[in-house]
Amino acid sequence: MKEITDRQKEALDFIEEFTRENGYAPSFREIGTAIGVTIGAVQKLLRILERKSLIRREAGRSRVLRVTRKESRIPIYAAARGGMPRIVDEDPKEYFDARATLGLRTGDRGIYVVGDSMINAGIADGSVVFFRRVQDVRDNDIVVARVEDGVTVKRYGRQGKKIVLKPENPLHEPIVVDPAVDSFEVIGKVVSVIKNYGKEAGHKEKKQK
Amino acid sequence: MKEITDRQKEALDFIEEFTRENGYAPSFREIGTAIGVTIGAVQKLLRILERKSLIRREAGRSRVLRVTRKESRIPIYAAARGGMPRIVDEDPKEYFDARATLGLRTGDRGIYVVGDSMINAGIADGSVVFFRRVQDVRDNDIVVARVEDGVTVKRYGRQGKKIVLKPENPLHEPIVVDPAVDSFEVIGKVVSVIKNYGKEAGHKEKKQK
DNA sequence: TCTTGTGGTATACAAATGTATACCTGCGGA
DNA sequence: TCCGCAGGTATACATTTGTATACCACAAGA
Repeated sequence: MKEITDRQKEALDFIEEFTRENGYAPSFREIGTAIGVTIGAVQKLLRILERKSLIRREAGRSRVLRVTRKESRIPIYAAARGGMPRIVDEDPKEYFDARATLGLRTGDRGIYVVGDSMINAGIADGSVVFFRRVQDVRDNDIVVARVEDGVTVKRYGRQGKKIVLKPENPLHEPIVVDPAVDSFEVIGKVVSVIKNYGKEAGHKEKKQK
Repeated sequence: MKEITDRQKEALDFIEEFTRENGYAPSFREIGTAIGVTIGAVQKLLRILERKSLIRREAGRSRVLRVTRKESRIPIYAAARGGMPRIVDEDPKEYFDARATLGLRTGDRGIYVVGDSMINAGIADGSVVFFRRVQDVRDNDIVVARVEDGVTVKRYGRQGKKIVLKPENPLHEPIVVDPAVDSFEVIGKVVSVIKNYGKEAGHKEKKQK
């Protein structure tokens, strides 16, 4: 009884897909046309889906169907220092929300990183770093900066009148910039980083060609 | 002329907020009530916003307004090996889409990491790692595993009949598990990682209380 | 001064959309 | 056999919602 019939799944899938593609929900008649039934049948299907709380609606309003399939959300579990119960049974601490989890705001930008110069700060080749324009840059902030015609990600520091862009990799040398002489600009301060292990693997395997 | 008036911004903000909170767009009259004007004024505002291509609509359909404010999307720029023009003027390579950029799929889960044992793999204290249940775990995959009652993130390896969970930090020792004796389970393979520098800072500054 | 664009009210209207009702079919269990 | 339930058609209806039109006020340019 907990299961879902083929028809119900058909309708649910259509609603989900339509919403994803259009940014808004389908009307009852659109659902009917899509799965090949009349509006009356759609009404009943939706009523059933709502009872099973697979969708949410609001009486009277149009195009307000929302699929509440929890499986499509990505849960994030809390970590514990010592022992920890099996994750599978645990309640998630939160659900993944990109902007919140990454601490992003409107106006932030991202850039793909090339090279391993910041590897010890968790920024690897192929990572995406997100940065934000800020008023004041402080020593030890990680910044995205332009030096002459190149853009680089480094740790920021001052040394007298000069600026030092320190890598986080013993194999690399710091870049020293004299603002009076060199063309230099801090584009933004790094807010967060993403690393995708799947993609990284793809990168490296290119070589074997 | 490129700018946006206060009223227009008011309407735009409301639409964006309403949509974010409800999952569907407001009707014209709802917008009017919210910003305190009649439907006629709303029509004009929306027409202007559409002309400025700040919103998208579809004639006749209800609740299909979508804010296309480019500023609310987060652009990601491509990296170049050598010189690179000023990012600000550059065309973005893509816009941030969490699932795509992180390589996530439905069913994936995330967990907050405690400790620095995987620091050299870019997984720091406070990071969120996303993982996926997989059929076959290979040597050198980074996995989320349960050992007895604790959950840990480590690099997976086999040594004869035993399993070695290797940290990526010279200060930590590998964990050796004998599946015949110990309670052990690979929960998933790590797909991607997020690190939020803002939050990390927050963590550490707690101490100064 | 005249024109244009923004922003506003009021009102009528048509189309889109959700809702309700009556009636039919087939299936599985009590 | 009877009943409940999923699933279906057909149709009428009320409400929501977008659209159109007329008219007003004000400020900035040409």
